[in-house]
Amino acid sequence: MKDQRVDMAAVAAAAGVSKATVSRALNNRGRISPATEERVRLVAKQLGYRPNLLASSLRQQRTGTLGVVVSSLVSPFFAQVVYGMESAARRREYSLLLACSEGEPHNERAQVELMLQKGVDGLLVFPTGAANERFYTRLLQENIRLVFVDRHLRGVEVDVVETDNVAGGYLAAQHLIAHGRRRLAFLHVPPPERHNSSNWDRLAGGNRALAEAGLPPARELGAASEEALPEEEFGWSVMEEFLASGGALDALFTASDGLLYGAIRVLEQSGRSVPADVAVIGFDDKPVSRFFHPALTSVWQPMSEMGEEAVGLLVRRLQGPAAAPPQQRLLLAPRLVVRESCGCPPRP
Amino acid sequence: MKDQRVDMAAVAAAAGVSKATVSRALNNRGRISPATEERVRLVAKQLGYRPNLLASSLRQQRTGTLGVVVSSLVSPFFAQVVYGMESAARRREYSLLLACSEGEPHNERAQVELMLQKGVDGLLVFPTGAANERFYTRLLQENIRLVFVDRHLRGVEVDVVETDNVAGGYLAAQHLIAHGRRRLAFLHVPPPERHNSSNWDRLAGGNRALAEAGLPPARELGAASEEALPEEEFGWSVMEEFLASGGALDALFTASDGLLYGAIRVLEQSGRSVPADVAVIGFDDKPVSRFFHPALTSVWQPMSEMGEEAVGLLVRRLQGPAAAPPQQRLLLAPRLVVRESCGCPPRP
DNA sequence: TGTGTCAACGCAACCGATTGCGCGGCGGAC
DNA sequence: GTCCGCCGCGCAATCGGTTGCGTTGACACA
Repeated sequence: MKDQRVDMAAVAAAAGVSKATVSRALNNRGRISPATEERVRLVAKQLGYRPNLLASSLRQQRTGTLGVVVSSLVSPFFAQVVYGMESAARRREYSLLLACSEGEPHNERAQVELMLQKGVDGLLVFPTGAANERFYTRLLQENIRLVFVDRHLRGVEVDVVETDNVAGGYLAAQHLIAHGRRRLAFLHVPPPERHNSSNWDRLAGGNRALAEAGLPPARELGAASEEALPEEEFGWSVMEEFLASGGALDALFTASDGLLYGAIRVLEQSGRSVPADVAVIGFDDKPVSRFFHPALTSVWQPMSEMGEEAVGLLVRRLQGPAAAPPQQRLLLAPRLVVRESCGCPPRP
Repeated sequence: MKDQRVDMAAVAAAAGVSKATVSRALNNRGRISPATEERVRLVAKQLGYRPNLLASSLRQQRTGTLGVVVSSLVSPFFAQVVYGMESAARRREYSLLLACSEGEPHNERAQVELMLQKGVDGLLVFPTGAANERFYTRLLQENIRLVFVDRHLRGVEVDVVETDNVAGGYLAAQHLIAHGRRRLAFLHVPPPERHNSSNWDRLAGGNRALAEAGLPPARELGAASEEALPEEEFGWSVMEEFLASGGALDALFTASDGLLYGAIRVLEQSGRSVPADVAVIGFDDKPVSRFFHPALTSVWQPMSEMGEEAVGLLVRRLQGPAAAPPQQRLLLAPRLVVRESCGCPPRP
């Protein structure tokens, strides 16, 4: 009968002041006498007052929460980027609402819509496929703060933070060509990630290097399979099928390290040596790649930085006025990490 | 001047009804004539009405959001568990608020507190170290819904979902002993994860197997190092130091696969063969372990299931009355996946 | 025509904070 | 001693839905 929940009114009553004063004291807004402020603070602590940020957010039209919609969580890549987002957001006093679209455009839209209803201040999205262009342009017209991460959507003029994937693919292919390889193949990632721009940009970068060297474009592996396997097994099964059908190649690059773990084992089992017979280069430079056998040469990309930059860009948009420069595109530089799998001599 | 934001009042006005009717029509609560309902729905859609769930939550004292506090995001283990949580939560129409404690008890408390202020309906926590017992018991007294994941805290009587880590460690050691190994070592995970119950339970399980076989307890490796390295490099550096100091062993098990990727390479570089000279068994059975060389024998644990079960348990608590059976403990069964690194003959 | 019932809907309080405006009182300047 | 100004604080509206309760009207039945 006495104390129900301790809300601001309870604190006000106990401290002998009004709710307004409590609010000002706890947020040190407005002018308050130091004595009153201290008393209110003390009373609040004694009563175990826990401010209700729902009410606060409702009034202030600001939740201090950012929405994140990823297309997958199983791949360490996403975990790393989200890690960067989380630490950057926490540093700036923002929380993260996380959802996964499973690569389904429909889920993606539903989650974005739900987050908007829950009042997120802005959105970080790994956009999937190419079915939501109109949806996103409509959101932008509504002046909703939005940043794409890791890939872009043609025709949607929204801020993007991504690795320079074309440059990454170019680096890989160029290096293989420098090793004298001529018959390059590109191993596609499994669906639904396959449909993202990052995958195709990496292929395009590789083909550009091939073209500049006067070579034919890369043979594409796994582009037809719609089996949604884990990367490692996808790489295994695609390569197995390719070899069984009499396919030939002397170099391989790909859009993810994970695929190579499986693919390399199949190549070895077929009697081919890596890198002697087939030189391979991965993408992401996962932590284990350094210790894999053979040690993987891979195109490293700044994953946690990508997350941090995305949050930074979004927060800048939130602070700035509604009308800002139309579109920002942040291209992060990849880097070729050379080890053994490309045919370079092992280092001490 | 005309249309500001489209709120419920705007829809009500446009449809010629009251706000109450709009609310009832959109949530099909209460009795509404089908004609009115359809009209309201239509008007709402035409106006692009987006319900404000902040207001709704404030009134209903329910947000449909669960808080998740992990101790790390870089390890794929956490990503997998969170993946399970996310899909289970989404299936039940819950969202996830995600934060990372970085293994710092102080951060962990701050994030939990913040989430409570933001009105989460319940919390899923990977508790760190052992500094927050009183904090959590106080929360439980406040009748806050809370579930621990992946590890427990002594003295805190809260629901837990974790792998049977003792059984897991037991399985690993027992298998190595069956291979005739006698001098087992246990490779600790790097801090801050080292301080969690999961790590110590696995060691304890292994030692139990050793004791039953009349053997001395496992030699502990890396227990002293407070360097917060990535797992792979931690395993490398600890093993390097151990060998340099003239350490001897004929079998190794650990609380994580990641450590072995580095440790195995050091063993090989020192001239020891794995598994001939040193048999090793990991924990987690990460996807790449199957393709590592040698193919890793590892104790698999149901990671995404752990996340799903945790959400299921929490949601059941939310639906049930406040007073429920005092504490639930869900122990998930691990499984030994036998490959080459333990010394078993390679399979076709 | 009078009365009772029930479906359909409106009114207004409520969730818990924030904040513009205004008021009383005290100090300093003249 | 009077007036002006500012400090410290309270009042009440507000954010946008939800919901208990009351009202209206249609219809059935006596």
